[in-house]
Amino acid sequence: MAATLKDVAARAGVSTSAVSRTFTDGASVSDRMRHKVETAARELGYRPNALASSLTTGRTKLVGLVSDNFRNPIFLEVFDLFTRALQDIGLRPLLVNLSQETDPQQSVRMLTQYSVDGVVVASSTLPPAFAEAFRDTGVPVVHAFGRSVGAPPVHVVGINNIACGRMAAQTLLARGYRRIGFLGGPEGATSTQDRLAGFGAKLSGRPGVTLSHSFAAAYSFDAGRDEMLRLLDQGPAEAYFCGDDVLSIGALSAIRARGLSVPGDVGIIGLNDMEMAGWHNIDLTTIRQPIAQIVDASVAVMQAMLSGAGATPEARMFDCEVIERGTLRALA
Amino acid sequence: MAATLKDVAARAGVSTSAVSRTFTDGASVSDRMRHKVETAARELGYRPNALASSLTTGRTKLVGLVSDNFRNPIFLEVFDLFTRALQDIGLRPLLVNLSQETDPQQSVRMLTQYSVDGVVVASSTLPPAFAEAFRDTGVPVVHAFGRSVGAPPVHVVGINNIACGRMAAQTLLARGYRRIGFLGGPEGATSTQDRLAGFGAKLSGRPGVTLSHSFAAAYSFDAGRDEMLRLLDQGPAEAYFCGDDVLSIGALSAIRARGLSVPGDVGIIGLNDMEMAGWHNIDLTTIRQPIAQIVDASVAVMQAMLSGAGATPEARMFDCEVIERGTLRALA
DNA sequence: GCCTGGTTTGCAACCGGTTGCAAACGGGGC
DNA sequence: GCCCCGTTTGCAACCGGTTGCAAACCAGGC
Repeated sequence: MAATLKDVAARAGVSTSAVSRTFTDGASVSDRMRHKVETAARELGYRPNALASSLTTGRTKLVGLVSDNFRNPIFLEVFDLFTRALQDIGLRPLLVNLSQETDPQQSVRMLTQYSVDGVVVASSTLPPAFAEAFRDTGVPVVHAFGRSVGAPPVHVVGINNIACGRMAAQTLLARGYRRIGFLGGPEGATSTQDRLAGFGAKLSGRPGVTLSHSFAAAYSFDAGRDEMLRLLDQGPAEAYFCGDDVLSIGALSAIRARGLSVPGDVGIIGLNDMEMAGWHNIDLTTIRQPIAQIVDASVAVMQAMLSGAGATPEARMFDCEVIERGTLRALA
Repeated sequence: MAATLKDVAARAGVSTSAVSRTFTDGASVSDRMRHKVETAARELGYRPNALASSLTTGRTKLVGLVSDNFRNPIFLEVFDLFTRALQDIGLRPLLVNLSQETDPQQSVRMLTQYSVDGVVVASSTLPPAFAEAFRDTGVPVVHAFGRSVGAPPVHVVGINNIACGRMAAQTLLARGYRRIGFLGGPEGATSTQDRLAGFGAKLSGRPGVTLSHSFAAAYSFDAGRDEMLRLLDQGPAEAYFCGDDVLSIGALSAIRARGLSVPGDVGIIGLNDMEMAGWHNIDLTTIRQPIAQIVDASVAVMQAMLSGAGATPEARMFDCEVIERGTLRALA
C-alpha cells in the first residue's frame, strides 16, 4: 500500500495542508516545514496521487492522442515525436486508435470521462467533424496533419496540399515532362483532392501538356503497384506525381517488374520523404513534409491553449520542400 | 460545466447512491429507479467521471504502454494491435516513450502516480531490470517481445530467439550453404545474443561449415548496408543470417550496389517478416515473428492478472516460421 | 392484520488530495 | 515590552464519486 498525504502529515507531525503545499510549487511554506515534510515523505516513499489532485484542480495533464493511421510508417515517427514533445512539457498521451470499427463518438466520450486536458488529432483522413465533436465538449483540440481551410473550426497544423501539388507540377515541368499523370491515394481523402487540385491548376493551360489522373485503392504499396501495372498496360504517361511515398514505391516496383527503367522510361515523384525513400535501393525523388515542425507546432498550440491563449482557431500550414534523388530525369 | 452525480440525483429526486448504483452494473436497483435516473442523466448529458470513481475503487483502467522502439516499422503494427486489443477490453493505453534521454525510473514514478492498473513493456532491448522496477511497485507487468529465461522476474511473452537462430541455421544448411555469416544487430541486445547462440549451436561441429559473425551499429538500414559493404570488401560468406529485416534490406542494397546478385552470389535470410519484406522489389526470405499472437497473448496475460490470476510470472514463447521468398537459393 | 425474509434505498464515511479563510507566528520599529 | 504587518500554518469544506450499514419497503404465508 502506497503512502498517502495523511501518512506523511502524521509522520512529520504537521497538517495535511502543509504537506500538500510543499508539493505544489508557488505555495508559501517555511524552510523548516519543507524540510520536515520532505524527510518524512522520503522515508515513506511518498508520491502524490495525480488522479486525486486532478479531482480538485481540474487538470489531469492527460492529453488524448487520437489517430486512425497505424499503417503508414511515417506515423511511427509522428508518434515518436508527439510522445516525446508531450512528455517534455509534462503531458501524458492517452493513445486512441480510431480504427474503422470504433465509433468516434465513443472515444470522444471516453476521453471526456478521463477529463483529458486536451486532444491532439493526428490524421490526414479524419473528417473535420470529428475534431469538432471534441471542441463541442469544451476541450482544447488541435488537428495535426489536417486540411487547411479559411476559418477552421479547430486549430489545424499541417501542410498546404494545394501548394504541394503546384510544387510537384513545377518540378515535372522544369524537367521537360509533358505527358503527366497523377496517381492519387483514395479518392475520398481530402489530402488527395487538394494535391490534385494544386497539381492540375499549375499544369492547366500549358501548351502541349496533358494531365491524366487515377486513384489507388489505399495509401499502400500493393495499391500503388496494382494501379501502376494497370496504367502501364494502357500506355503510361512520362512521369507521375504519386500521392504518397508508399504508393510511389509500389509504383516503382511495378515499373521495374515490367522491365522498364526509372527515370529512363517513367519518372516518379512522391510525397512525404519517409525514411525509406532515402534508402539507396529506392532513392525516391519526393516532396518532404516537415513532420517535426508540424508536431512541434501542434504541441506548442496545445500548450498555448492550456494556458488560456489561442481561443480562436487558426490554421498553421508549413511549406514543403522537394528532395531530389534518382527517380526523375535531370533538369532540362 | 459537465453535470455531476449530484446534479442527476437532484433532478431525479433521489440520493446520489442511487445514481451511482444505476451506473455500476451488478448493483441492486429497481426498474422504476433505474428509469428515473436514466432519464435525468440523459437530459443532463451526464457522464460519470472515471477519475473520481477510480479514487474509491482503486482501478483506473489505465495501462502503461511502454516502449523504447519508435524506429522499427513493425512497432507501428505492434502499437496498432496493442491499442486495439486494450481498447477492446476497456483499457486505455497511456503511451510512454522511453527514449535514451528519459530516465526509466522517472516513468515508473509517473505511471504509479497515475495509478495505472498495469504496465505493458513492449521492447526487445530493454533490460529485465526495467520491468522489475514496475513489479516492485506492485503493478501487474507483462514484458512483450522480451527475452525468455528460466524463471522470469515478470511475465514475458515473445519468441524463442535461440530457436530462431537454429531455424535460420537449418534453413541455410538445407540449401547447401557452407561458408555462413551472422550479421547481428547491436552486440549488446539480448535478442542478438540469443539468435547468435542458437545459430552457432546448430552450425558447430558440422564438417566443412564455417561461421563468421559481426554486428551492425543499430537495427537500421544504414547500419546493415555499411556493415555489409565492409564484409563484401573483405570477402563475403555465401549466405548471411541478418538480425532483423531492416538490417537485411540494408545488406541487400549493399550487395546490389557492388554489382553482385542475390541469391546468386550471396544469400540473405532476415527476421521479423515486416510488411516491406513481402514487397516485390525486396522479396526477402525471412523468419516471421508472430506479432499478433504475441500481442494477443500479452493482453490476455494482463487481463488475467487484473482479475487476480497469474501471480507467478511465466514465459510464453511462440514459435517462428520461415517465409520463403527470393533471397536464398533453392533447396539442394 | 401480523410476521418474515429478501430487496431497495438513503445516510454518512471515505478515497487522496486542494484551498479559502482565519488564527498563530515572527521580526522590525518604537 | 508592545504593536503592527506580512508569513506560515491548520481547520474544514470540497472535488465527484463508492459502499457498508441500517432503515424502509414489499410480497407472501399464516
